[in-house]
Amino acid sequence: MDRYNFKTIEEKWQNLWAKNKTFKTKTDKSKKKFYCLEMFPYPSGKIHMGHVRNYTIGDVLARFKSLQGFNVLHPMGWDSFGMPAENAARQNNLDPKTWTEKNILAMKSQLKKLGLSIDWDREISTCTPEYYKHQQAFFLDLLEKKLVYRKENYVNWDPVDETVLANEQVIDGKGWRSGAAVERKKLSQWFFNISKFSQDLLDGLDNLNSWPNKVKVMQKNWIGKSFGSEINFKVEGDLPVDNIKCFTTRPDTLFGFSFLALSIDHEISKFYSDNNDFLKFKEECSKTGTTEEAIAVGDKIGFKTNLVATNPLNPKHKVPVFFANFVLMDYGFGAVFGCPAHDQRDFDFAKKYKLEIKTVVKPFNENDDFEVKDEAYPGPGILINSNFLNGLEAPDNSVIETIKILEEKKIGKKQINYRLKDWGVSRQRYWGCPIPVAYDEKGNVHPIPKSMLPVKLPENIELKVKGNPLDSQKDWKEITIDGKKLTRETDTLDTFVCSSWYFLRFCSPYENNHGFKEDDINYWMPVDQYIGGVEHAILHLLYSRFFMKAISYNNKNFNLEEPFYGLFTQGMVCHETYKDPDNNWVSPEEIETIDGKKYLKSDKSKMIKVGPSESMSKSKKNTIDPENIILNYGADAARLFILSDSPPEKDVQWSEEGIVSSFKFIQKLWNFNSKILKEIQKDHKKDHDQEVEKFTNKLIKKVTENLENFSYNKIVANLHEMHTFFSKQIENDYTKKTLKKNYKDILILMSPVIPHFANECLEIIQSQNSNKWPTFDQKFIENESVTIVIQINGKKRGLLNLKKDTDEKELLSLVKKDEKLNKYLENKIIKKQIFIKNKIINLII
RNA sequence: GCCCUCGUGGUGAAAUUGGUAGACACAAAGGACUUAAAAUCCUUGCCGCUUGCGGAGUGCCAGUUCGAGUCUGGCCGAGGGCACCA
Repeated sequence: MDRYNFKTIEEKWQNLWAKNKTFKTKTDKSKKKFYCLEMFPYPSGKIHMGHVRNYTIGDVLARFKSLQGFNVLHPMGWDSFGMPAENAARQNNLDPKTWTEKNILAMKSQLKKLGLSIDWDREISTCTPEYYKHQQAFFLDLLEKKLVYRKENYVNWDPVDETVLANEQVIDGKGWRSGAAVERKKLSQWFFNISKFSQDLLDGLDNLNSWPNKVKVMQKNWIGKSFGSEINFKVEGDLPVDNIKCFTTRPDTLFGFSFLALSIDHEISKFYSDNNDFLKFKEECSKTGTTEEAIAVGDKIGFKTNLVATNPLNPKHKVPVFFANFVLMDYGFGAVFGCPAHDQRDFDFAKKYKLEIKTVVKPFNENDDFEVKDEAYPGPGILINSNFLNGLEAPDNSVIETIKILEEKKIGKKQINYRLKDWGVSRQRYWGCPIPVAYDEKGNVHPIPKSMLPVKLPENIELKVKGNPLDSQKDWKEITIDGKKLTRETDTLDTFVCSSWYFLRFCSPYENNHGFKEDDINYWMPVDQYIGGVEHAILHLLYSRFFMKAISYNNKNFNLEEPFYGLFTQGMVCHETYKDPDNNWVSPEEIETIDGKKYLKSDKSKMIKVGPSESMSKSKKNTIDPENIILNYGADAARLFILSDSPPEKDVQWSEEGIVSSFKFIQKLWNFNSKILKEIQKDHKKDHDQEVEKFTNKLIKKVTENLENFSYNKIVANLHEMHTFFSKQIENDYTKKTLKKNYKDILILMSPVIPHFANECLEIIQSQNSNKWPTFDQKFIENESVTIVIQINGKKRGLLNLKKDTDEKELLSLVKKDEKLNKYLENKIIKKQIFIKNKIINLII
């Protein structure tokens, strides 16, 4: 038996696919399309197991759909702008462009070794001017549509690196790189008006039936729609202010009103700008306000003003006005109406400042004298102590009724609020897409004319300066448009902008004048199946959905509602963690197993502690390098193993034993292939064709269904079953023709998962051309005999193998003839019998 | 605190519309082949007794049903998301 030489065979097929451009896609409107896309990678320089899993899942689908006759678009590109390039460049004295290009080459060759069916002619890279010039054009379009604007906003400012940090880059109130305490700073920033589409983005979720529910729920919560009312409170006091607006979801609890709380950034705060006590209070607020958790568990603190607010439903009722640390400026109107009895946060605040706590809702099962004591009651019930609102059912009914009254009295009106905030896209960094605008001396914005695009990034720049390197590029910054001397915007776009439309670019990657051709978009979009990690559930997926709506906005030529028809989020790749006796993390390569126990290779006296299996990460040293795996076991074995055992949406445990077993299985299949080849040479007279036809047709049905449902782990099991079945049956006699036909179908079933192996075998049996996904024949699926479960009092007591459609009477007589079964029935009266044809009989005695 | 998802052998997991629980694989133990090892193949899997069979059994407690891993209610546990959103 010869060894399966995966090295030569995999290389042979990869070269052939490249030479023949097997996976090149054309826009062919006569064919049904299938757009299969995996989230494109950041070119870090090396692929990791997460990539292997992501791209294997996508490749299985792309190959399957292609064999089914679809015109498949399966492209790949690079999300190549971003900070790591800038950081690496600083460390290695290499410019980000060179570093990135080098990484792309390295990763591309690694991906190719996986044998992916990708149309590499459509490769794109977001850091090239050919890509980002279109992005700049989109920016200008959105500017014209007023979907982009500039505003002052608070940002996380790192005073050492002189740059803005994203929220996730602030760890415990400190910059992740510099370690400096992050400051709140007001800066002029560019914003995409994503909140304009809040309702559309929310409504669109209802139609995304092929998205995981989890992701839809996350987006729904993120958009955070709430229904309530805006109320205008009259205020009196020593300031030139006579009313304050609030948003509330519970106007029905107005009779429980006991204070008004304002954000420290509320416009009224301007009257306190020279009040030392207020400034002190403000500082205290910012201290607790660094981490989210500290905010949540932190004390509620307030600063009392001399203002008094009037209850609009009861003008005699006046309450104090506070500034409070828990009120956010960018939600509602930066002012909250406090009803302590029915909101825990208001309750805490009222306790601390000894404010009135008046109960106005009682639970359904309580009496009218119900009183809130130790904690607020936010639940449903009946309104009490509320004058003309008494007796209303809260909250649904009472809120609507109260709003009606407020609207009649012109005190307030119905209002819907969203938590979704506009998307700040300015980044004070070099390695990103330049924002195509300039400013005059007065700071007025001048868009760069489209004819002057792209605004290219300057090369050979000094990165070791503090802050944004573009700021110090005088030559680049100065520009003359229509004779006017202007200064360029030095901020670049958030890299999430690049990934918000790359799937459109893949449809027309060679189009020079526009980001895409409408013709191509209308054919290819939406992406039929998008595959990637769940960590992008909100940001990337929401931004992309927004981008489609933004470019479709006021556009007559096309209207794309949603970019991704189907979404699949795969689980992570995990591995056991190891520590040496000194509690240092140890990588799997440094370990040797002796008699089932693990020791350090370099010092065999040191035993290794095995920790739980966790998602692969460099910090825990539990990563496995895909390159080594492919080198030692081959791409097919790697693909097979990463799909085995765990369903693709769940985490998978990587193990040495697992990859070895996949590797061995391919060898078994190779041996099996040799056996079949011998059998095909003979032409037998005896005929077991029916059995093999039946098995194959059932296999086709199962594998096809499992592919449609992303049950890829079950396909691997199906292949094992196939091997076991044929190993037992091969000595039987089949006609040459049947065996060959069925074997060919089986090889096609294997080919999405282990394409190199399957194509090699198909070639050997001279059948690599015109391969189509096999279909099954119903007549082989149905059995003429069935196994019937015999239950007595609901307990399984035996099985009978009978002719299909045996009726109840005959079955019962057979049960009685069966010695084992009948012993349960002797001297008993059958009280009741339940019979389901071809399935079960349950006898109650 | 709120929202979502999930609890099945030593492990990863299978189980159409409620109808044979544990397919397939990993690990372990025992066996076969072999001078031996590797490789390969077979058996076992929780409790009880003798092969064979019987019993319990899908996180826990109830319920619906002839029949529940699957449906309903309550509880416990794990993972993920959000977090002063008024």
